Amino acid sequence: MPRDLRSDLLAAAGALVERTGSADAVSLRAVAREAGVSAPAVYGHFTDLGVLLDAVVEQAFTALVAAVRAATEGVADPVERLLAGCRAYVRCGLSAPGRYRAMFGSRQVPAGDAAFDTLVDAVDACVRAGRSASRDPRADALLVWTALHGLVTLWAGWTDAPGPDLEAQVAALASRLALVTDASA
Amino acid sequence: MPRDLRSDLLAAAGALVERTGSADAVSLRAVAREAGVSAPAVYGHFTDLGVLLDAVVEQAFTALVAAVRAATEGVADPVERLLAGCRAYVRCGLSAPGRYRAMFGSRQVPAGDAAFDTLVDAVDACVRAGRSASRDPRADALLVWTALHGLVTLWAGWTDAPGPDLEAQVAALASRLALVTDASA
DNA sequence: TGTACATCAGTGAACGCGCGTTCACTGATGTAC
DNA sequence: TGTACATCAGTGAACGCGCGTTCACTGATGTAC
Repeated sequence: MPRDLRSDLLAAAGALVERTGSADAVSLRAVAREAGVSAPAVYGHFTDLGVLLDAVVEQAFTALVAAVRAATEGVADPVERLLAGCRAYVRCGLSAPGRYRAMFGSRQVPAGDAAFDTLVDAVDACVRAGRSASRDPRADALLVWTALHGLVTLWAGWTDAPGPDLEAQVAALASRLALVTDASA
Repeated sequence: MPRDLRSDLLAAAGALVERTGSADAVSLRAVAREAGVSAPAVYGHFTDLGVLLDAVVEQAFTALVAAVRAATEGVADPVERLLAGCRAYVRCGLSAPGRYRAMFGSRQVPAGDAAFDTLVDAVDACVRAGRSASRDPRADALLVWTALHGLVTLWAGWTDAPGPDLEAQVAALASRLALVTDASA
């Protein structure tokens, strides 16, 4: 089976981005070295270091969206569904903090709008089920996303872990900002 | 009046950090160039590029704390005081997005605990005044800070402005997460 | 089946560049007599 | 007041390094006859 150098380069670049914590600090030569290949070989698959890094970021977004989708599908209760999605988002972000930081650092965000719409829908579903007092699901979804983003970035670069109450924090942020009713948080 | 090269270097490094958006992407030679001085001259005032950048970050934290303090002192109403502090935090962060990003990127945070305690006190004051339903001011202050951090970082690297409703977003985040009672947000 | 050849992914050497850091230096400032 | 000298902040040249990118190349793979 022939090696798929393109995939290897993507994987190598992803590992370096994660290790470095920033897409801009990754060099083309380092990626080639990580993949066990000479530097010029990269040009056969990517016109540019920038294109390679864009591909890494795009791949990371795809993985994030997939993680959230996997966590929410099959959950009937709208509030539970919203919380499950939020939990998956945070867990995915913190599982690879460097990658997450690279996703939202300086480079443009691909297809962010479509992903955000699913969050708006999740909040809207709670409203329709009488479980949220939100009068503007889009605005409140934005607040939820903002807070989750803060949660991930704040602990993405820290040595001390966020503590065992991470799930509780996610639940509190999401339910309060989405104006979930009857929430104990 | 003799030039204070140390201050000039700090200012130059600060400008470059802001322009670059990351402390790690700033080179010693670039700082020296910006300050109109030869590269080795830096060593007369800082043992290291790292020490210089640490000083820049520390200076930025001092400025942030001062901005919040200036915005809150003299505000009697505890809820107004809390919101004023949050607004000042966000405004200060967004006024220099690159600097803010550098403050919380990879480098350690100096004196963060003391600054955080004032936020805890602000929430606690609302509780004592019967204006917050918080049963754990420290935990809820952490949620507020998390959300504000998310707000700043999310829009710190964006071209499209957060819109005219930024103040409303700050108010909604802070009042909901701090469980402020009688809040319209 | 065997041979000549085209294709093409990856190599190794080389380029010019900016980097951090060192070193001996210069030239202005301040002090001692 | 005038001169000799010490101090010391900043300079310019130089080093070795990793970088992105180019170029002619090599050697394996697949095709044509």
